[in-house]
Amino acid sequence: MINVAIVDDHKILTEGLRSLIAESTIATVVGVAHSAAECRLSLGFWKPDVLLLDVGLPDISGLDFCKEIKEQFPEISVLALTTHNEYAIVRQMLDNGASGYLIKNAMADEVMAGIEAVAAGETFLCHEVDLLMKRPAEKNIWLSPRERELLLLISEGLTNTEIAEQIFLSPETIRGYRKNLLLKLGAKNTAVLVKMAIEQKLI
Amino acid sequence: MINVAIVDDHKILTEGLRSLIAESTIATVVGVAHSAAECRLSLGFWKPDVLLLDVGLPDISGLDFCKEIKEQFPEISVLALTTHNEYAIVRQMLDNGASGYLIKNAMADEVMAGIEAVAAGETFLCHEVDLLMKRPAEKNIWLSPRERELLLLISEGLTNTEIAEQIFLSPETIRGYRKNLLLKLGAKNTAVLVKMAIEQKLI
DNA sequence: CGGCCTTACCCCCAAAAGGGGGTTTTTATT
DNA sequence: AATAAAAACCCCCTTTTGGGGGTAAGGCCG
Repeated sequence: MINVAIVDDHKILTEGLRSLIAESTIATVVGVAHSAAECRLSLGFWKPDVLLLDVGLPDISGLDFCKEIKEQFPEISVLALTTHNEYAIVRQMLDNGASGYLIKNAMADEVMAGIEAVAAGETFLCHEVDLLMKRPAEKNIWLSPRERELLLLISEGLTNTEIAEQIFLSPETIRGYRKNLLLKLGAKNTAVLVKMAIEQKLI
Repeated sequence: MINVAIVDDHKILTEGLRSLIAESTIATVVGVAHSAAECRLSLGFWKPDVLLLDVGLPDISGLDFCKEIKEQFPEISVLALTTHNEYAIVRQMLDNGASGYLIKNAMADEVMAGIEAVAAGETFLCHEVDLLMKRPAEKNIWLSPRERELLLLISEGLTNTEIAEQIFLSPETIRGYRKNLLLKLGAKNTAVLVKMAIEQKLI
């Protein structure tokens, strides 16, 4: 029997999952939390094999929480269960130690297949996410940490000069990064750049 | 017995709702659809009293779909059930004829209370949304249709001149709108304007 | 019928962004 | 040790934006 814990703030969804897993013969729910804080308190006690983790938690980012869990409990397999099917989110989640990724509109049988696979130490991506990760590279934009930092500052409305002062670089360097970001994302100007950054969850 | 239909692409969530309602004594589920298209085919046949409607449908916006339903079946009470708790979305949903608004992290008992209230012809807002709607006016920004149109074009990266050509106005007029949008949203520049527009779901 | 909001228009000028072309150094990864 | 990528820097010039001022017609509502 696979021990499963769930962290998601959508109470209706956790109830749905709970009964779905309860009806199966391969897994059992050992705990449910509705926030990262609540989960931290009980995780050591629950000792799950698999943790179903939502990215959009109310208190901290699921990305950071996944990292935290894998550091403290490397033996737990994290299976992300979210509404996002953006490349940047999936990639960061896997980089942070997640073993699998399901999107919430997946079928019930994909959830069970995912639980079984990650419990056995395999990596599991649901169909839609699998397709996403295999897309041609030019559609799956990936930025360096510095580029993401700059993108964030730009989206906060700082000018090149202000950014330069804040991170102790030359304004000309910032211009260079900005031009490169426009090029990489194929954006016409800052308005589109910010829109794409948010849509693709790059910031 | 209240007849309830559900439209939501998150299959796990619809299953959770189905069992939640099935366990109650006041309502029964007469149908479930996972897209607007699927719902259109069956709605006349199901004849529900209450329709639980997700805003984030895969095919069309739940906002438009709500309007469509209320035009064709004004006797059905629409209860929005979504992840968004942005003023602009709630307001448009209610303007389009919805009788109530629940966010997905609401408790199970709020869902049942909502179904009961809207079936009785009342308006129902879950606790969090109720607080949101009662906030001071300056926090709940509302734009005229023209302003929203301009905001959309700006976020698509069009310059003042390009917008002027597209909607047959003087570039100076566009400048005026742009300045006013910056003022209304309290944005420093276009980057922040676009970010706020997306975050507050104004476009 | 007098506000008030929306829509639409205009000028001046400074600041910022964008298009084009480059160079160098450090840091991974093979 | 070779190479690739990231990070940092520079100049010229044009277009676009933003800050500051305005004006005025038409609709809505109490």
